[in-house]
Amino acid sequence: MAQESTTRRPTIRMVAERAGVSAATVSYVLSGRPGAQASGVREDTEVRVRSAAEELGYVPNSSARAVRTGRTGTILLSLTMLSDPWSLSIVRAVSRAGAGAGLTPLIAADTDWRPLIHKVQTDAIFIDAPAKGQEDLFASLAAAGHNLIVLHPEMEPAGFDVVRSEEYAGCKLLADRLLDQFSTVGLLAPRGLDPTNLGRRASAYVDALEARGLSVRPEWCPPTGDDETSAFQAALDLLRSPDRPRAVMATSEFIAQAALGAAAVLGLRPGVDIGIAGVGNAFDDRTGGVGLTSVGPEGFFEAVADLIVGRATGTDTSPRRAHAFAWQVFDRETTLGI
Amino acid sequence: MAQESTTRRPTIRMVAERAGVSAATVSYVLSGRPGAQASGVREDTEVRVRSAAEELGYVPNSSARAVRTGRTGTILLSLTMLSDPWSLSIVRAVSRAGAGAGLTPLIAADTDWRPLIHKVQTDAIFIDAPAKGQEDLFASLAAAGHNLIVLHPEMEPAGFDVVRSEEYAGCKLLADRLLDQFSTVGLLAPRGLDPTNLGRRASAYVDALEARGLSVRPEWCPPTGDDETSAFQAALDLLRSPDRPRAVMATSEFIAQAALGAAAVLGLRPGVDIGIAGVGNAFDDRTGGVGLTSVGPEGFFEAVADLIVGRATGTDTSPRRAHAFAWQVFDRETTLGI
DNA sequence: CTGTTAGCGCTTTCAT
DNA sequence: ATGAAAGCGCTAACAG
Repeated sequence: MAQESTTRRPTIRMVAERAGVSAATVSYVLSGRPGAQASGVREDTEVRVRSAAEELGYVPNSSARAVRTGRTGTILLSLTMLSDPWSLSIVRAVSRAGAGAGLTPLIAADTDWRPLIHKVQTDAIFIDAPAKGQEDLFASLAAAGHNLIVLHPEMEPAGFDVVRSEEYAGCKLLADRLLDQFSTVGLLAPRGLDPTNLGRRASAYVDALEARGLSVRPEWCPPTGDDETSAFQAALDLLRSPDRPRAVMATSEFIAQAALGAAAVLGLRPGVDIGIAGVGNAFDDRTGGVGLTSVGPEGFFEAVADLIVGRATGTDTSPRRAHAFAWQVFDRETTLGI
Repeated sequence: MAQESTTRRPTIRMVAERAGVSAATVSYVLSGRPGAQASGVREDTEVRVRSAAEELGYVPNSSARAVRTGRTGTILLSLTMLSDPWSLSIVRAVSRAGAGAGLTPLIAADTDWRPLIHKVQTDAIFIDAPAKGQEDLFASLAAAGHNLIVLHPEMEPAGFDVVRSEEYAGCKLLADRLLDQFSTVGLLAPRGLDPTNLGRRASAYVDALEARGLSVRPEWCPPTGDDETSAFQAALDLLRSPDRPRAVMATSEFIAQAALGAAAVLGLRPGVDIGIAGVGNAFDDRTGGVGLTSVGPEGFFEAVADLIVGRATGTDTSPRRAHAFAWQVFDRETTLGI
């Protein structure tokens, strides 16, 4: 903590002095641990210590404590796209799961996590979008004692956990469902059909079409980009066209929201005038607004949160491994009519 | 960092041993600081040290460093309602402002910040929704050397900074603007017109109406609650009514988004069939979807970010004080037609 | 240019 | 029931 030159942060020793006890006793009292081999601290000493601490405005130095104990009671969640409902669902699930164990999630939003782990010490680190080729780095961090949980469809666990969700299979499922219900289906994906960069989710869409002998219409698959503005624009352009598809499949809930917004502006009622479906199923415990038809792994957030918390506490000592989650379609209003 | 029993995290001494130098030298190399009074470290030593660190997968213990230096390079942002665009704007602004000084924001989402400051050490703490009656706590934390910046309309600075924004005056401005443009204006506020809990923003609406001799119609001011679902429902109910107002004023951007969603479902075009305005003006640098008419302090996020960063680095040594921001109305598509 | 030394604030045996 | 002392991993004077 950066300090005023005039103000000094009170230490445990100052509290001890004021209470007329030793630093050790203060530590026992304030951390609620039984002192040494005996059962506890005498009532009146405890009271003296507590009021001395209060009077001085003493806040224990968490860094010093962490140096000794090796634990911090925090979990680092490195999340790109904090505005995505998916991210908020992760945060909420980890908060809930960690509360019992006294663990609090700290969020790093859309930042490179490498400099961060040089700055903050946490009991576990979750990374939602590891870059390609960072396997070795992860492995060495894991070997150095870090509790790493990464979300990645292909990376192999090597001392760290890998959370996998079957996005390709899931998205294929969704595309098929949409094609069953709607005569024509468009795609809203960050890079559209860009062949040099066709994501798993977009591939599933393409494959579903081709399996039915339908041809892919590029004008129905505009790239949305990665930010809200461009996603909204792309959706608007697509839905505004007189020749628009009957439904669109958005490759993230974030893009689905942009599509909902675009439909709103155009006066198209989701589920009535236009079918809209997203990928991720982050709404199941949030249900923001109209129910968005989506595909995703059931119980995903809770399971991932439990994993992270188990690793952070040290309760879960099973070997680090890959955790796969199967996806299913959740039909909601945006494809059913309201 | 919780560790495997088998794996031990490498220390600076292990690196030193492997490189055949002292711990101090390793410290100099890795923190990029010039050693003692001389200009630097010899080239070859530096190389040896770096590769030794690499091979061991050494990551410096940030807690130990923080104990020594008293600084962490992080800023704690305690934010309620992370889904609100306002919060995301704060995060983005602080990220940007802190990047140059090597400061990274860490976000605590919708959590009590008190246990947190016992767990993490940061160079500054921003609190967006301090509870009533915490003034004394803040003052004592400040006295104990914490860099506190709180957002509050009335709290008086006492060793900590208070960021104020003139919400009442601003909301009055917005309500007046809407009443100039639309014959009837409804209100979407968390607790509606609840007299026991009438917020500043809702009061401004009421006062604006009364100043014009207009009567407040309770059925146009349903409580939205604090979560997206209920906000959406409330908006839907209001806008669905045949007797709905021509425009609605939402007391946050988050509620405004719910209103936009409700309008979407009903096929009402914002700015054409229904006027919608929000409070906060967080969209100015995000422009998600349709341009939302809003009221808010101009340059707010940048100014607050600069304040936080200045306090965190210690650059800004001016006395802690209240920082007021005047609001203005930003007319955009949702009240103008698209 | 590098090593030695002395702590930072805290927890935790081990005595008493 | 409490205190003395050692040491976590690191940095910062100072010595050489």
